Amino acid sequence: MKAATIRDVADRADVSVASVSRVLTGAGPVTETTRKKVMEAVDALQYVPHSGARSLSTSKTQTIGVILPDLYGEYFSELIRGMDVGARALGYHLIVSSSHDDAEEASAAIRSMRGRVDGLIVLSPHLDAANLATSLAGRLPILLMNGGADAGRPSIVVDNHGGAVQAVEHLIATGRRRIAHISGPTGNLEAESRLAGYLEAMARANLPTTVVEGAFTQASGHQVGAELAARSERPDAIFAGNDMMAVGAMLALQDAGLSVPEDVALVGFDDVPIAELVRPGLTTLRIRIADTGRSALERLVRLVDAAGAPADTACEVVRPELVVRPSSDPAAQARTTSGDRPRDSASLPHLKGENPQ
Amino acid sequence: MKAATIRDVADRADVSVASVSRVLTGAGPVTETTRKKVMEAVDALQYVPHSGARSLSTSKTQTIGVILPDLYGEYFSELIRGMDVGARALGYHLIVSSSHDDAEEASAAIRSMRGRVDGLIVLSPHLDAANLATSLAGRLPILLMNGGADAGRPSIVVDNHGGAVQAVEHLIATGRRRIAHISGPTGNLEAESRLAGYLEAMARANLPTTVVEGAFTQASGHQVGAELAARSERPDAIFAGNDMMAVGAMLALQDAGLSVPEDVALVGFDDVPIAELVRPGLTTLRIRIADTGRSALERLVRLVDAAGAPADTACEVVRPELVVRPSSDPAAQARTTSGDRPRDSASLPHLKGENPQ
DNA sequence: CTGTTAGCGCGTTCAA
DNA sequence: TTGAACGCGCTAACAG
Repeated sequence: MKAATIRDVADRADVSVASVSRVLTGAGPVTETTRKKVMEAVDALQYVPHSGARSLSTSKTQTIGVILPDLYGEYFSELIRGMDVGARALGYHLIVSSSHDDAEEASAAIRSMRGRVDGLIVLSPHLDAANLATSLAGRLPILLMNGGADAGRPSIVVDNHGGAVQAVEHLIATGRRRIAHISGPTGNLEAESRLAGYLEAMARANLPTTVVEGAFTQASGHQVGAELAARSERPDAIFAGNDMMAVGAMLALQDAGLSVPEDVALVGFDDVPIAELVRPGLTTLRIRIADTGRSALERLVRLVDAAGAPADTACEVVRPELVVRPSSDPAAQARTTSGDRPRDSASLPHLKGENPQ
Repeated sequence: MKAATIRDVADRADVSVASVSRVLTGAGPVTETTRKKVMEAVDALQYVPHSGARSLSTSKTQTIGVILPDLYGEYFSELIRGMDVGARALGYHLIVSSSHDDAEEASAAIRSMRGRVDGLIVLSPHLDAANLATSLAGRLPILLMNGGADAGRPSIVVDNHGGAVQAVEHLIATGRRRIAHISGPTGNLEAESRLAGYLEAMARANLPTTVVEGAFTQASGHQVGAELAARSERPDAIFAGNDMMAVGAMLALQDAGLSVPEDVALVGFDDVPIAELVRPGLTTLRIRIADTGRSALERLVRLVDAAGAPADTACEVVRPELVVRPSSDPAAQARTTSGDRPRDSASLPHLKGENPQ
């Protein structure tokens, strides 16, 4: 009734467990006859190695843990998707752990990963967690993606500041002057960098600033958008801290009878898949999200394999690219689909696949 | 340099490993003094139990594996999100494995899960995989969600047929007659059930049918939508096999200068988050995706805990609910955001959270 | 080339 | 109440 173990196979094949192991792992010298005997026993017993036991003995789990605050929205799911693609390619598994509201929870999650994973990718935006991570995990390779340019530690950050500057400069170049910013939540590092970029670019152009705080959600974008639309000094452009808020704002503006981009131009950040599906298509700063996720995973695996080699403590910077769509420029070609979005390397062919949804 | 083990803690606390274990697991009688000594040693050494080793000894991993064909699109990511919420609540981890193009790969993935998980949720649409699953996994509890009403095995299926009938009847009731269907890919069970529902409802109403095959992707929906828009006998309504294709078709129709719903009414399936963000809002059949994912996980965990109890082999049916939005009925209130979408139980408060994206 | 044996880190009997 | 010893299933030395 119970699953067969390596010992069962050995008995049935009339060899030692060591031989079975050799055959299955491909390591060590084995006679063709023994190999055959083993293989026969294996599929007679439907034997499948117990990866948990193997992990204990090799101290390699072939699994990467991903700690993130949330799985809500397209940003994180795209990221996970990219990581998953990379993991598969490298023979790794992915164990995700999300919904960590505070640093406490996040570090508990990290702790519970010991003995379960070979490395960790941490996206928790909590500063503390980043520090806790290294101490708690105890020599577990960690790749930080929490937005803080954590120099001296392997990490990947988006150039949020630079991206924001690009956004504002684009709006200015297309004739906008009253440019408002819907920021992400206070305390979020990404949000603060984007805000700083906005402020800097506006100051450089000698323009007055308007900042309203959102929460990186579509609902908050909608709320703030409605509020801005109702102001007497209505802005003629809005730079939202991310695409979800931009989409929310777009709908609010349209509900208020305003036209995008004629009355108000709109720019988001991230280039999530939705960005090109809304009407008008949303101008945004493209992060190749899935690709970033994939390369993050690959880098971590490299880190795991290197185990103690000349430390890779670089802080890789991802530079977002401005993608102009009709939400900020009526002249932008309003390609509707699968047009301006390049197939990223983390994508698989889907046109005729067997994917169910 | 290396992480401390239970033995290190025992030595430092000057007790046996058994006592340390008792203190940490909370099982067995322990003196207050020993407990204190142990705890001191624990945080002096920053000790964290090795969950892999614990799993081997207890033969419980506290981990659930999820096998799915793809992570692309909002359907699966919502599902995963719901599962993750449930997992956290129950103290379980989630290990995801996707991108299985064929049954071969899928079963390999399942096999590699042995010793790594306590149970499996399988969403692979490959018929074979479903059967292989039970044989390969060897007494590993499995919950099937692959669309086939696999009676006699624990499973959850969506009433695709019934949902499709609802969609068609709604379109007929609002005066449409030339109703076309963009189906999902052949061989996909969900797609075929929806197609069957469409055909049946149309036959019952004595209406001629038009079916074009898509691939459940937005790109394929766009392609088919453009093709339908160009036909001389243009349909006055389209029922798409899922929301992503419906969105693609909507954009294609609009690109062709047609108005939705005046010229062509549109109905999708799934009610992914995007459905209420496009303009006009998309009429669809709501599956509470995250909730479904969450309850799936909870049920599997119950199955794991039951281990051999009176078998739960029920085939739970999720009945989709028609949500009418402007894409099929101009009179439908065009609420823009966070309006008609109820907060599912798998949701967390986000309005003012610290989620970074 | 093969078999024996010692761990991997922890939970858990069973005596004491 | 505590500790010593065994086993979880497997890999990797080391003999043979």
